Parts: sequence; C-alpha cells; structure tokens
Amino acid sequence: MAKSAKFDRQQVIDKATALYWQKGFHATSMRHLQDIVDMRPGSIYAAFGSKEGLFKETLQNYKQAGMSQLAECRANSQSPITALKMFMRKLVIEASHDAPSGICMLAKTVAELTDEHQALLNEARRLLCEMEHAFQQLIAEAQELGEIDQSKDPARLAAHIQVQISGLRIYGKLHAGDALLEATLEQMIDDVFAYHPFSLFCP
Amino acid sequence: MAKSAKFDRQQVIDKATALYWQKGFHATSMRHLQDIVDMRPGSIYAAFGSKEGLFKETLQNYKQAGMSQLAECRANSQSPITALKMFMRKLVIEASHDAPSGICMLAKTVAELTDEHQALLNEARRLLCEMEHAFQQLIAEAQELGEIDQSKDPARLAAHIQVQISGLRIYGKLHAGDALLEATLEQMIDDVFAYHPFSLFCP
DNA sequence: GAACAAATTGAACGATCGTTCAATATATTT
DNA sequence: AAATATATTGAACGATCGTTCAATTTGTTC
Repeated sequence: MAKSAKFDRQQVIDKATALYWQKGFHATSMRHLQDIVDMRPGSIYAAFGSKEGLFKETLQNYKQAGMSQLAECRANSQSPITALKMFMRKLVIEASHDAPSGICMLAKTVAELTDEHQALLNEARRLLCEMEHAFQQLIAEAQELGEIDQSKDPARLAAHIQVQISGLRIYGKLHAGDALLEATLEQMIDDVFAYHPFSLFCP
Repeated sequence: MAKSAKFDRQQVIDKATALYWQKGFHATSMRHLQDIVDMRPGSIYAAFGSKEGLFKETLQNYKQAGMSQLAECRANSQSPITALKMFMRKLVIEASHDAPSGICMLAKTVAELTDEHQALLNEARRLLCEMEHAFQQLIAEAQELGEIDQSKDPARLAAHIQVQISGLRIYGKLHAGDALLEATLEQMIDDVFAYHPFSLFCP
C-alpha cells in the first residue's frame, strides 16, 4: 500500500458535471475544469484518463442523479402518474432557473456530438434510453393500478414523455425571461396527462 | 469602381450553414470553414468580419430556408393544417437521414450557447420565435377555415407545435438506426393533429 | 496602358488547446 | 527510520485556435 488519493472523487465529478452541463463538451476546456475541481492536470489524467473519460463519467453521474430524483418523486407520490408529473415539473420549471443549463445534459450531448465522438454520443444515447425505460416502468405500474388504459403500449407512452420533456426544456430556454413562461409550461405539463395518450377519458 | 468579389456569397453561406449545422458553433474551426468554402482567411474576414459574424449569417440563412419550406408546404396543400403536418414530416423524418444534423440548427444553437455568446444566443432565439410566429399565422388561418376551434389561442397551439418539433427531432437522433423509428415518428406526428389541442372532436 | 481601388493571398501572430512527464511530496509498510 | 509505492505538482510539449496584415493580384476607369 501507498498513499491514497486525497480528493473526493464524487465531489470532483459533481463539479465537472455542472461545468460540462453548462458549457457543453467542446466549449469546456481542461484548463477551466482544472480550476473548478482544483486539481492539477496530472492528477486529473491519472484519475480519469482524458477529457472524454471525465465527460463519460459525468454523463453517468448526471443520469444517476436523474434516476434518484425520479425515485424520490415516486416515493413522495401516491400514484406513478403524479410522480411522473412531479418529475417533469422539477426538470422543466425548476431547472429553468437553477440548473447549469435549462436543457437536459444528455439531450444536449446528443444534440451536440457527431460521429467524431461516437463513443460519447452512444453513451449519452444509452443513458437517455435508460431514463426512457424508467418512465416505461412507471407507466406500466400506472396501468396495473388502473390509472392508464391497459391496452396502451407503455413504450409508446414513455416515448411520448421523452419527447415532451426535451421539447419543453428547449422551449423553456427559448423563451427564458418571458413573464408568462412558467404558467405556460405548467399548463402544458398538465395537458400532457389530461389528454391523449394518457387520459382515460379522451380516446 | 474596382474589382468585385469573385465568390458567390450565397453559395459560401450555404456551405458554411451546413458545416455549422453539423458540428455546432464551438466545434467548427475557421480552418475547416476555409477548406469547405475554398476561401483564404483574409477574404472570409473581409466579407463576414469574424467567426461569430459568419455564424450569425448562417443562422439567418437557415431560418430563411425554413420559411421557404413552410411556404412551399402551404402552396402544395389544400389546408393550413395539412401544410403544417407536411412541414413537420419533412423536418422530423426526412431531415433525420439527409440533414447535416438531425436537430434544428436554431434549437441546437439555443441548447449549445450560454451568456458567453449572448448576441448569437439571442439571435437564434429571435429567429426561432419568428418560426413560431409563422406557425401561429398558419393556425389562425386554419381557425378561419373552421379546421380548428375559434376559441383556442393560436399562440398556445403554435407553442405546442414548437415543443413537438424540438422534442421529436431530439428523439429521432436519440433512436437513430432503430428499425421502427420512422413508423413511430409518423404516428406521433399524426397524433399531434388528431388529438388535443388540435382536434375538433377531442375537448 | 497607366493609375487606381478593391479583392485575394498566405505567412505569421499570440493565445489557448489537450496532454505528458520528470521531479517532488506523502502516506504506508518493514 | 529506512524503504516503498502511489499521488501530486507544474513546467513544457506540439498542435490548433481565431485573427491580422503586408504583399500581390485583378478588374475598372481615365
């Protein structure tokens, strides 16, 4: 045995996640990263391998945080649909003020990267698909509880949620600052669950 | 008088648009741009001022092309709703194979940029809002024709379209390569107009 | 065809990029 | 306390970044 690393790996990844999330992969420099996490280049490269390696870990960290939030919403809700709605509100409305970027980090990465960084692009895709799958499970649970028609395809509904979240978050950054933005977003989120394909009463 | 520029400005802007659209603002280098448009740095800077200046022109060019496409859809359709649906299909489905990026260049720019490039970010916002306004006009026309309930707010419906387009295009790049992707996208576009808030029959 | 004006060229600028590595510091083990 | 092993440091690397500008080319005017 010899000395062990003195930095807190999770804290470093959290700080790196915030910076990457805010600026995107290409606009984030290793210099800036070094300042934010207060480590010298050698230490960072020893711990994470490369700019891409660190980015990949932040993507996974971001997804894990999202999963935790979703689980927390479920724990604090009586029904899976209420949980999903609460989760959407957190992402779309709260995140539009506080978060490093109004946009989902995974969606932003999918939008930013090209074949030139296939590995990272695929990782972001994979993680976002896992989020979609978590939505699907929540929807299946809602079907068992009779909150959603059993005949509907949970994968379809999960895809619908995915589309709404991405679209609403882009829309939120597009109209950031507008007086009526929050009310509009609230309304649109409510509508997602009040009408097709989620409503029991509307075909 | 003296000699006039020998390059075709529109051709140059078109090529620059494609590159910026594909790679994003930060990942596009002036070197690469020089190769693509076959001009030396001095000429580019004389004509466009800076990397940001050229990017701004490509944003405007991209929006103009989008407006033309929308007008073409309207000209080839009997109803404004059909035109809107045709436009969405072009953007979401065709663009997912051919286009430099599956994502709308304006939405991608809104997602990518931060306060650090306020001017460009605001320009992308402004242009995307103009697209939204064009949707709104088409929707108002549909209301006059009785295709949509007069009581509904055209701005609301236009916002809904904006959200769907952004969301679907992200979703398309997320699931690029999936066998059933196209069918899913087709279905989702049809559903946008078959149910709330567009349908006459569903509340 | 000489004089002029604008367009084009390409070498070069300083700054910053991601990354490396020999030197040094510091825990743990013997 | 000496030996060992790993972590940390920070200067430095070559490459590339966006941009500039003196020199040159080229078309127009007189």
